[in-house]
Amino acid sequence: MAHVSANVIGLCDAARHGSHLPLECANCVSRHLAMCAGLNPDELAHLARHITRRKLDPGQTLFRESDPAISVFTVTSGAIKQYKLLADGRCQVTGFYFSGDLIGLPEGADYPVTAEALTEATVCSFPRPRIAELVGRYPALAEAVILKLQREVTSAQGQMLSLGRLSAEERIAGFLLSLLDRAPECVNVDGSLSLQMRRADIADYLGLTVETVSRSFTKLRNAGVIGADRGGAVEILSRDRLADIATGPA
Amino acid sequence: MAHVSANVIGLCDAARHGSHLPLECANCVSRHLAMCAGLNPDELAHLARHITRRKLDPGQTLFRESDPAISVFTVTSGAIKQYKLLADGRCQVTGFYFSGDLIGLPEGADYPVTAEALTEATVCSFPRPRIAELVGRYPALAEAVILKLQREVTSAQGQMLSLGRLSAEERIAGFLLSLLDRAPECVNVDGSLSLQMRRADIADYLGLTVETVSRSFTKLRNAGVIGADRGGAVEILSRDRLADIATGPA
DNA sequence: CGTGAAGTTGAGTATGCTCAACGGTGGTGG
DNA sequence: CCACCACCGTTGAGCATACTCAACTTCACG
Repeated sequence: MAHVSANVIGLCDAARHGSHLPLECANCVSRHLAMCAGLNPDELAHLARHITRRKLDPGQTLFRESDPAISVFTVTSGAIKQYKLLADGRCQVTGFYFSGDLIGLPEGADYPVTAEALTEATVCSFPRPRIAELVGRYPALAEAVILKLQREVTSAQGQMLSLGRLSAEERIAGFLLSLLDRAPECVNVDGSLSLQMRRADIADYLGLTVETVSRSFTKLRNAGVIGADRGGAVEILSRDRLADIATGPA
Repeated sequence: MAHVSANVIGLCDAARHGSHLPLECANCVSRHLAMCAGLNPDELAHLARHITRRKLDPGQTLFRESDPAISVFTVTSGAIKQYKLLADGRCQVTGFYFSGDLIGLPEGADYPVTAEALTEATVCSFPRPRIAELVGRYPALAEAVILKLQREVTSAQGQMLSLGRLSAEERIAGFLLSLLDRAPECVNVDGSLSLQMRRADIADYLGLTVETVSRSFTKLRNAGVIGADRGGAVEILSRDRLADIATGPA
C-alpha cells in the first residue's frame, strides 16, 4: 500500500515539474528501494534519460566475469545471482540480488563476477561513465550508491563468517534467516519462504555440495524447525530456533 | 620517491592558499592513498578540521562489534584486522587493513565487526556525521569513498571464493599473492613478505586452524615455492607457481 | 504416461580438525 | 648474565564433518 502511494506521489511530482520522467520510472516498483530513491524528480529525469531496460529469462547471463564493465544495473524484478568460476568448474556464488539492488559497479574496469538470472527478471541499465558523472553532480545519488555498497560489504562480512566458521546446518539456518530479513519478495503472506534458487545455487553460495544442503534441510525438517516443501516454498515453523542454530551453541 | 615529492607539493599548495591545513595532513604518507586523495587543499583543510589522530599499540582494539559507529577511520600506518566473533569463541577475520585504507563506515548505526591493531598503528579519526555531510558537499570525497567501498566489495568476493571453494594450500597461496599485490608495506626490498600478523590471524582469516596453516606453509616450503622464514619474513621463490596453486588445477 | 532434471538418501572416503607434545624465541627477574 | 617462563609455531596421531560416487524418488512437462 505504501508502495502504491509513493509511486503516485512520484508521478504527480514529475508532472508538476514538467520534466520528461519516463512512465517506467514513475511507476517503478523498486524506485524507492533503488539508488533512484532520494533523487528529486528533475534529477531522476536526468538519470532516466540514459536508462535502457532489459528483460532476462531464467539462466540468462547479464554480464560475465572479466568482461569490460560498461553498464551498471538496478534489479527491478526477479532474482539474480552473481558468481565466480574456477577453471576446474568450482563455483562460488557471491550473492543473490532482488528488486532495488544495485549490481555491476566494480572498482576496476572489468566485472569481477558473472551475473545470471535465476527467475524471469528485469533490470534498468545505465552506462557506467554516465553514473560516474551523475554521482559527482548529485550528492543524493552518491549517498544512495554509498549506502548500497555499504550494505554489500556488511552482507559479505556476514557471509565470510558463515563460509569460514559455521557448520553446514548453521549456514543453512543463517541463509534462511537472511532471506527472511532481506528479501521481502521471497516471503509469502503465510510466512513461508519461496526459494527462488535451486539447491545447487544454495550449495555454491554456502560453500557446500547439493547433497549436504539437502541433508541439512532434512535435519531441520526432522527437528521441526522448518516444515515440508509446499510448491517450492519452505515453511518457517520457528524463527527463534532457526536463529539459535544460526549463531551456534554456548 | 614519488611519495616524497607529492607531499612537498601538497605542502606548497596549502601554503599558497593560506588555508589552515595541519602539518599532519601535509606530511601524511597515506594522503595520496586515502579518501583525502583528490581533494583540493581547501577541501582537505575543511575535512582536516574534524580530524583527531590516534596511536594504537599491538592488540589494542579501535572499536568493537555492535558499538555505535560514531567515528570513521583512515589507517595511516601499521596494520589493523577486523573480525567477527561467535559466542563460543569462533572467530572470522574479515580483512586486514594498511596505510590508506578506510574502516568503520558501515551501513547501519553500529559497527558490524571489531577492529584491532596487529602492530603499532596510527589512524585518523573523523566524526561520522561530519563525513556524511562532507560526502554530500564534496563530490571528490564521495567518489573516493565509493572507490574504497568498491575495493572492499571486490576483495570480499575473492575471499568468499577462497573460503567456500579453495583447499587449504590454495587459500594460503592466494593470501600471499593478495598481500604482494595489495599491501606494499609488507613487501620488503628483497621481494620477501613481512607478515604483520600471527598464524592465528591468518587461520581466522582463511577459515582454517593454526595447525593447517602451519602445515600448508611447510608444504609450500618443501615444494620450493617459498623460502625459509628469515626474521618473520617469507621469501617468495616463485610467484608464478604460487599463482598456479592459488587458482587450482585444470 | 514416459522422459529428463532436480532433489533425496545411503555408503565409503578424504580433507582438515582436535588433542597433544615439542622446539624456538623474547622478555623478565633473580 | 643466565635461568625461567610464556607465547608462538611446528609436527604427529586419530577423528569427524562434509565430500564423492551411486542409486533412487519426485516433479514438471511433453
